[in-house]
Amino acid sequence: MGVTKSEIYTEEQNTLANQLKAIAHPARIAILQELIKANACICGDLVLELGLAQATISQHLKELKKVGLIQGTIEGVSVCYCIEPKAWAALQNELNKLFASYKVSNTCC
Amino acid sequence: MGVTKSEIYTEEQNTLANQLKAIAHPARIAILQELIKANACICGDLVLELGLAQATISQHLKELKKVGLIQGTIEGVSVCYCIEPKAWAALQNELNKLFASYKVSNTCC
DNA sequence: TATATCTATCGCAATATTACGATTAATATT
DNA sequence: AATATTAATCGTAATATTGCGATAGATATA
Repeated sequence: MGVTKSEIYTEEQNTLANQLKAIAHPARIAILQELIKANACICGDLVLELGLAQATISQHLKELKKVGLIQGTIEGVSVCYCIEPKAWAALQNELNKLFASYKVSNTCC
Repeated sequence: MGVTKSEIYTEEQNTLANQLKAIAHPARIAILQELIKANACICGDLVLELGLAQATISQHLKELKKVGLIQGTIEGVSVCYCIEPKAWAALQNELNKLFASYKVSNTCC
């Protein structure tokens, strides 16, 4: 026990949950905001911006990359990260669907 | 170590992360979808709908209630749950801000 | 080639999450 | 009053997450 029973959910539910899990951490939200703000992509600058160790930042970047929300390009010695537009738009769309499906009503508790 | 360093982030980042963490599980996504679909609020029906034990569903409901995204009303022996409209709208708004802040550009990697 | 710079990965410790059976509490029904 | 129904909570086991120091790998610079 203690493992999420992915089998009982739909593909969509699992994917959305995984992407949300990737965003659901203040450090990773901060990273995404920083990537968006800088437009051009930063990398080790994130270590300076946030107050976390280099190993920790690297790990958070890996999480975001794992679900496809960001991409990294090697530029000489350093690595440049930025938002992956397609995955970003897809997640936005999926969330829109979820939120749009709810209509406020008074037949509730 | 092993604890999220909430002190180094903004209130907004922490709150958003907490709300997203609440949604970032397929069971809780399924619960929200079910609550939305049924409009009127269900409760123990969720145990039947999803394939999880009663204790587990109850725990997931608690998580969602903790961040204010749902509310429960006692109706005799059972409890009726539904979306909490204000918190739901607030989260939608916060996410919209995040997604809207990103503009696709070609000055990226 | 030697050295510096930058990032990824490993290994570990602390803590959090997920799931469930068993129990408790609270309201209905008989 | 006794019993059934429903949901919350407790306790526990398995697993996942978070954070960091240390190390390794890869590219640049002297």
